Amino acid sequence: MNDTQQKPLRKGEQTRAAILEAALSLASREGLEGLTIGVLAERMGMSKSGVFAHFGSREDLQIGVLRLYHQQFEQEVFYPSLREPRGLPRLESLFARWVARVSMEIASGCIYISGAAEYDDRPGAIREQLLEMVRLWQVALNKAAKQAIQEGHLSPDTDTDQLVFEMYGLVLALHHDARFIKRPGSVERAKKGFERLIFGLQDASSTNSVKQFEKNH
Amino acid sequence: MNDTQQKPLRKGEQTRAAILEAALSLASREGLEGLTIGVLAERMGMSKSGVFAHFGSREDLQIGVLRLYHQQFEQEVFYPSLREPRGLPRLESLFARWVARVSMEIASGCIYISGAAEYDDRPGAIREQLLEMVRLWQVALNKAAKQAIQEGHLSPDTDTDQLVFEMYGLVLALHHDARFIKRPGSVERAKKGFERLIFGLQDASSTNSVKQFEKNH
DNA sequence: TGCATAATAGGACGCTCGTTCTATTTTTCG
DNA sequence: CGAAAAATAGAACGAGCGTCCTATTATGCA
Repeated sequence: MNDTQQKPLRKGEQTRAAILEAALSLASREGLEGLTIGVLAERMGMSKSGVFAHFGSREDLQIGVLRLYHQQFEQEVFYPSLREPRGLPRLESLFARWVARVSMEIASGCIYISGAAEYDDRPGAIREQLLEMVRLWQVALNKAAKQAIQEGHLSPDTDTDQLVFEMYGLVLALHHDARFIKRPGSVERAKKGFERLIFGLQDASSTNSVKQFEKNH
Repeated sequence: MNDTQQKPLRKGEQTRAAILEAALSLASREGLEGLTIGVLAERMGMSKSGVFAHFGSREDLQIGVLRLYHQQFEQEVFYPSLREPRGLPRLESLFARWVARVSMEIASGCIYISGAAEYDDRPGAIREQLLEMVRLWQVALNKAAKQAIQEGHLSPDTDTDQLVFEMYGLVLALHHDARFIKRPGSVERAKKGFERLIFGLQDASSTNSVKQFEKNH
């Protein structure tokens, strides 16, 4: 998985990396589907064919961008949270770092989220790649939630799929309100929503009350 | 606002309406930005210029589609809920009909949601139009929530902006999981999330407990 | 240093796009 | 019916797209 070169980076590898970085910045703003080789070449001060030669096709370029984004996401959000203790602290850290990243991306955009909208009906390698990454992230959140149950931080009958669903919803709402509507205070709302969410799952009596409410309704 | 023709519909108006319907169906799948006059003409069995002549530009066509969608949304979600009694019943009806519409749209797609991703960084008339519609919808939800407070159905210190934020998040998560990931059970999760959300705001002691949790944290 | 190889530029291709212009058909109405 | 007006078709445009081909330049290594 980690195929770092043993040879020193040749010139081509360097520019390829630089192109990918510029492409990521571009795709964050315009979407993966809005990423165009002409504009990318212009921004790089290169010719179209010069840029193109580093990738077999536009699709390969897009997948390269996707992989780079995934790598950054892991580095900034996932791995640092693994240093937190298992259970609720780690889950909270995952969410906090996720929110921090998305709120930093308000000016540009989260490719996981914009990509989900772009490729929900567009089959192909890009969709597969993106889908795998999002699934991986949701599985990671789910695992952390299950560990929080094991550690006794969350109620044993917690529905972790439901928890992940709602966490994702909070981040999607943050992305929506902050980036599309450009409404301030969205970050605080996402955090507040998460606190309320977790609180309801910590207290067993509260969970039972919810069940009772559902039954009566 | 309601400029219904007094004259009987001429031929042009009929085909224009038919084109808009086909365009809406197309834009639901491919996105407003993916809507193309050539494909639309092909689906209509018309020439490109024949289709084009009904709209001054592609942008006008897109705005027409947007308006048609808005009209349908009002008709299916908003107006029927107004027949429910003020307060929680109406708020619940708004959410239920909203979820029902989005889950029916899983095969096609919600233009409010996909549009938000497409036009979060693309200034222009389409973004303005879309933004106004989404704002209108959020204001309607907010108003219903405030009425629920007045009616004593929700705790008086309920943060309605927060409530609408989380409701929107649940629907966004539904759209994301059902349409992109294609995971079953998303509709149930959205409904369950809403019930839990409302339950927490009905019981005053629960609200206080949340505050205490936040303070200790 | 010199040579093989990699990296890049430049141009051309076929395609699709929105749009325009003109001609033709169809509808509307006195 | 017949003329004016509206609706539609057909072809062409310029621009931008991804991609390919060929030359030229830069790099890396013996």
